Amino acid sequence: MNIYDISERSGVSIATVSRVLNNSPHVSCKTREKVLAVMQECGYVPNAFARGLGLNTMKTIGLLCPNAADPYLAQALAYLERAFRGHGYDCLLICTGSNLADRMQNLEKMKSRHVDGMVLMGSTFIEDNEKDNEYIRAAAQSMPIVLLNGSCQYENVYCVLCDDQQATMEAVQHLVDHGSKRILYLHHSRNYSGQKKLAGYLSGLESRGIAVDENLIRLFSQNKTSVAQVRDYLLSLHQEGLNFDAVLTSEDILAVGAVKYAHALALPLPEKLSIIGYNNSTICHCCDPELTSVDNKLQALCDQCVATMLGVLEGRDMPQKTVFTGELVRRSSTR
Amino acid sequence: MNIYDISERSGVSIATVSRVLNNSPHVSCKTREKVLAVMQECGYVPNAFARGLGLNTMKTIGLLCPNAADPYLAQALAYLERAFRGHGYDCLLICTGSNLADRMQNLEKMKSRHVDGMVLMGSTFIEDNEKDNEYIRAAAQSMPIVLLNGSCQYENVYCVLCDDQQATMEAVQHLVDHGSKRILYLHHSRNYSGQKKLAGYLSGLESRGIAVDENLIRLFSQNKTSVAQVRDYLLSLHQEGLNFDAVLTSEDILAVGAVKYAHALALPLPEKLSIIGYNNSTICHCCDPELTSVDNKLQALCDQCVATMLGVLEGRDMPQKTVFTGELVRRSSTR
DNA sequence: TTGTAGGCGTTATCAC
DNA sequence: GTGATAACGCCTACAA
Repeated sequence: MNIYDISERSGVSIATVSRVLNNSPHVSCKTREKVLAVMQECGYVPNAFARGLGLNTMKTIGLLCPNAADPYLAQALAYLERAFRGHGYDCLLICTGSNLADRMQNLEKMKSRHVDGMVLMGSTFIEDNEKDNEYIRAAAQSMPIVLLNGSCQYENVYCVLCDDQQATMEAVQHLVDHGSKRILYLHHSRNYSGQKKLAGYLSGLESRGIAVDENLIRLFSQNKTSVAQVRDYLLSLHQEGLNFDAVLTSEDILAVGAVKYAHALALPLPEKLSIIGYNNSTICHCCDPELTSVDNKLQALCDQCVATMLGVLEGRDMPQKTVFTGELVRRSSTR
Repeated sequence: MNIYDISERSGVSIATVSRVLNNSPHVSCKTREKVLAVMQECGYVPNAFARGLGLNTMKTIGLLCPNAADPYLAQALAYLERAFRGHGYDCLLICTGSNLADRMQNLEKMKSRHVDGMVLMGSTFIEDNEKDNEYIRAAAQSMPIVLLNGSCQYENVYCVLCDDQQATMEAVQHLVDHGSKRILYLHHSRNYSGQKKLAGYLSGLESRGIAVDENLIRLFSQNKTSVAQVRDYLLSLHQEGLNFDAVLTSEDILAVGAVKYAHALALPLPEKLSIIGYNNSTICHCCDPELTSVDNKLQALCDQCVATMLGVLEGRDMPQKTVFTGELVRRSSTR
């Protein structure tokens, strides 16, 4: 069933059928009604591929997500998809995994699918090494790219992010101002966002006149994400004699591990140990006590991603970088 | 840059270029190399829409997900996308929301995008009322549909699911066999899967000769998902004088609420209260004590969804229904 | 092994 | 207001 069939059965040309299809005003009421009736009757649906070929777009946005199973990214996925669809764009999803080669390959795949634009989700997309991001610059030559929680300075690449440094700094200050002196910083990665958070940790300490103890900065393997592993790691630090009265983490799940650590040692929370996570995800409510965490405004970020993308696609001038401010959400894991 | 440009620059016809593109064996080594070189040089990528129009497929599967932010569905999303992509299919994602009208509309949208097949994710897709599922039967006339965790008997609809009744029954038996006498069953919905779980609860009690107390079966509003709300709800039941020594829930998050409830009353777990969740999701590790939960084999289910879909698309005969068996994963929230 | 030509189902540009 | 007709870029008989 195609446009020719409809044209035949309703006694008009395919041009007129097409006009009806596209709500062109240059169709008489009578013809329009007749054509619509025939369409209804036949259950006609225009062929999306042909339309795509003609218009050179299928109104599709590519979402590149390192890991859809991660609760934070999953939430972002939901926000993005909803907003895009609300504006007439469907979303093609590719879970890229976390290594560079896969990401490059998958981005290429998106390009070949001829989507209208891409969103690269999460700070892990931007590598430390400038050269490793070149492929993004290259891809941006054929379509706009929006980075969620990442930053770079390429033509046709737009960045939407939260000021992680500021937010982390405030978390540190909050801890210090409530009596913590030795804050363990536990983090996962050294990517862009990871660097910013670390910088925030350092500037937070500095702002309160506390000297940095390198022993309190701990990089935890990215592959080890289980809560039990984090707990055991902290226990091992404790056994080595490392001393700390607060734990600040770059992700909520790490903070949950810290809670488990405290339970294992029967340390009363938050009296003997304050804990702050990052992302303000739902797991903050799952542990006991509930986690104080940094809310990095995911929904606002996602909405802005969509707004920026739509603006670019409509040819409007859009800001190359949009920065939101995080906010510490206080719960019972801190004093 | 299209096939004509390449044909011109490499001094062959478009047919030959097309052959090279599709790895046809009927091309001399020399021509192939030359054409490939030109393609490389020009950074040529075939137009996906034109190809789609010609082949009548863009190798795309539609994923309809009620809520991508739900950890369980997010994990399913990740499994499905990965497996489909591994077999050459990309995934179009639509988050349908939980009400019927939206689901119908979104399924229609998928149809109009002309995907090769659809996966309907999660038990909420199948309504109690047979009539409300008719739209699925209708959609299946134009493309194969696979149901993840749902069941129905329509032509061209394939079901992959876990035997929730059996698994729930075993959970109940486990509780009874370890001393529980009054098991509160807390659930979220009355959909297909919900009914099965409830049936499992009932048959579990029956198998151990325990009479059903309707007061112990509690439907908790679907809109209220926060842990605190569940806790407060249980506290209110407690205040009303309802007596129970175990809580079995249809979802892990509800079980976390039960843990909070116990904490609020300072009930020792699992001595005074046993708790079992459902889905064996990551939040089982987040609370204290860690949750015993029913593992419903999500990865196996997803892999089977993909295998079934691929089989159907390749024209092979595929089972209309595939059922896996769940398994109780014991942790410290039960004796 | 290679080339020619028609078809896929739209949209868009002309005339009328 | 309506109708021919040419793109859009690829695939694929069929012919050479």
